[in-house]
Amino acid sequence: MPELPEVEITRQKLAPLLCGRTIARIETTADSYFFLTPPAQLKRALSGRRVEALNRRGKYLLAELDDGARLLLHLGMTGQLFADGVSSVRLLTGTGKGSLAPDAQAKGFTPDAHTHLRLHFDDGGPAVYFRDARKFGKVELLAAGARCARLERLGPDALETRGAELHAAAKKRKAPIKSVLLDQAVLAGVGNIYADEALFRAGIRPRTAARRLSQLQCERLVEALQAVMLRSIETGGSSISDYVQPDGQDGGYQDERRVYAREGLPCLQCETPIRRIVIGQRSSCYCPHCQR
DNA sequence: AGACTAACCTGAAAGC
DNA sequence: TGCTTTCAGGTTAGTC
Repeated sequence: MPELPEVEITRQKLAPLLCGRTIARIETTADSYFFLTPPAQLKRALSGRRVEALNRRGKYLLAELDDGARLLLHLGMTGQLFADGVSSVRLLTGTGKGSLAPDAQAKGFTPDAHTHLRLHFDDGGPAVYFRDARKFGKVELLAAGARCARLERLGPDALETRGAELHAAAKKRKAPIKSVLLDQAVLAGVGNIYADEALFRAGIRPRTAARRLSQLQCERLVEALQAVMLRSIETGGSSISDYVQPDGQDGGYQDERRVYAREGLPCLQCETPIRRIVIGQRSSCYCPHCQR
């Protein structure tokens, strides 16, 4: 599932395909809860608009338009942004049970019934598509100067925050640290996988009450989180995307991931079987020996 | 305010 | 083989 690193990679790859181009027309699927702005309104507002920039906040992408409006995009769990004839990072869920979807490379990146938004440009060049099988993604048009509660709710971007900031928020929470990490109002951009990986690297059990963490632990946790995310961006987001090379070789994911979806497999540090528990309706994988 | 839960959605995988 | 059930998860809304 796309978390901060995957969204950032998507931004980097998509920006050159969007910026400076003028939208001629769009196509959408039928109105649904995927569209925070109804398709009819999107059609009116987007045609003729030039995209000036593509920015990211947490897991949100924001296409800045030449009239000051902004197109807010969220990939949800299975969202994919891609362009005609341009290979991009594929984002798909892992199974959460120790393996990634086996035929992950077989599908996607072909416009189909799940392609809810299609942007066509006046230069006749490659169209840009937003596909999302599960429709957990979101599209919203923000008028110039309009406020957006979803964005205003977000805490500091996970890559920009400091341990002290996390500690300040954690002190007030008796919920498990895992849940606090996933709270986008505390840190924007963290999802299940990087939360688990960061907790492992910081040696903290996911169920630990957030308020019991020391400032030093919070600093280590933020350091671990940022290291994991930066490394993921560096390796092409391989730790989430099901990126598989044409010869079937895996991307960097397996080398980077230490606990997520490794239930029952030996810890890479101590060989203790990785344990999986459920916290707040989400699976959490950790090493009972390395994380105390 | 924080904690907790259900709901949204669909494909893959597991179970029978 | 094929049908049924389970599961994954980001976010929000609603309840306590």
